[in-house]
Amino acid sequence: MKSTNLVSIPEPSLRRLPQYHHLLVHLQANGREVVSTTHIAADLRLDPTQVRKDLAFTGIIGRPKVGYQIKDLLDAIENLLGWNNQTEAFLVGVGHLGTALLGFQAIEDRGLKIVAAFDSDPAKVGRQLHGREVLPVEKLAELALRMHIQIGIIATPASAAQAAADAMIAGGIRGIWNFAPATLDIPEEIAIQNENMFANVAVLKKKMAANQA
Amino acid sequence: MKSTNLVSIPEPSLRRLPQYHHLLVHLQANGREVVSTTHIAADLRLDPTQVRKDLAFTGIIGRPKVGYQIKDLLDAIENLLGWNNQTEAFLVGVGHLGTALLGFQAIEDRGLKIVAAFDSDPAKVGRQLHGREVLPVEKLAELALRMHIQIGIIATPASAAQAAADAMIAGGIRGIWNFAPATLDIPEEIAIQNENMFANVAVLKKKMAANQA
DNA sequence: TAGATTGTTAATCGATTAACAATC
DNA sequence: TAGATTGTTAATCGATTAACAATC
Repeated sequence: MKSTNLVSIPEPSLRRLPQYHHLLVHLQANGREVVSTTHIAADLRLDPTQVRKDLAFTGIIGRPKVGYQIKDLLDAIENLLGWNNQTEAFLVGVGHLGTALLGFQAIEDRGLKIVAAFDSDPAKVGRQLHGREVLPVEKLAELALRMHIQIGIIATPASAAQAAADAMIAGGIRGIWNFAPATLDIPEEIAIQNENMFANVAVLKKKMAANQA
Repeated sequence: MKSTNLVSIPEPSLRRLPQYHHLLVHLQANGREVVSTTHIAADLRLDPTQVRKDLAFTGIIGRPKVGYQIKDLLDAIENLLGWNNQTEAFLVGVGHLGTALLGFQAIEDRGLKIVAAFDSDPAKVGRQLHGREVLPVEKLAELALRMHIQIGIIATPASAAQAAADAMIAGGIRGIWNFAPATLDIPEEIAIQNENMFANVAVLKKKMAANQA
């Protein structure tokens, strides 16, 4: 397989790529230079064939009996996932969660740069958080338009999420990363990624119950 | 379909149930008493047949030409997801994210009660956060055993995640909800739910690129 | 009644897993 | 060389979507 891009990768494979990245970084730190899909599969409890198919999307070719060059895989995965390709984002809601997101280097490492933060609470506006000033949410749309911001992050309570989304859409944003436990009503040309953290409690409980049986 | 339980529901369906719940709460607040799968599907951009299959897991029977009783569906979904069935949890790592998790009522509403918080930083130990005292992480295992805690929540940096998991496992915990961007090495009888928030930036970018095309 | 909607069976689709020849 | 591992094609599996009779 030659050149692949984000769009052409099946979502299940896309979701596994960061896992491979974790493991490869770990192996590299331990001085390893090559790795086999057998090894990766065993560590991550996946099927070796599946790992081979996923890695094929990177375009990196392995050598029979040897395996894959870890460095090459890391570079290719980072490229494929767009981690080298910074996109600018606005964040709304600087409660504990929003503040945490502002502080995570991991987000920037993954190609997302939060350039401004907004809140509707006058008490929070004007504060400095991790080097960014908190602005009033009324200014979001205009500023987003002017700065050509692509992504909006919603870290408000559920009750304020729709209003935040509306402001982002008015500001020409093309994708929303939503952490509020709410289903947003947005036009279909806007991409949405819901982080259903709370909903996932049930998934964990299901797994625990399944192990029990 | 009669009685169903968490274990027998396919994971994709399980992940959609909270979405239905959101929508149904919203409709109920607007005075609606019944709803059709056609309506639900249109609002959530799903296939009506899929919605019908998902709702069948709740055991609630709809009436042709009329639809489903919203109240019945809400009760059944909450029951099925175990939201009425509190499980106790310990949390490790009281940075911004951990503190946010401690403060979210939404978590408790979904059947998970965080009964204690831990940190390795002596400066944080002893503080009171949302009504719970922060304890030294060294005490976690013993206390978990004594209190028969089932779930551990990891909200540490990636570098501290494995140690937190090890302490939890020593404490007899049966499921781990992991927010750290790390792949944990744990025995297979322990259930794990990774919240790959950071990794999902790529998923959002993929959706945006797909819309562009 | 007529027509919308349910519940269910069958068809399709896509992802995972198995099989295996090629290769270093 | 012998055997582990790759890359790929075929088989399986499960979820989604389509079709449709039953029903209120």
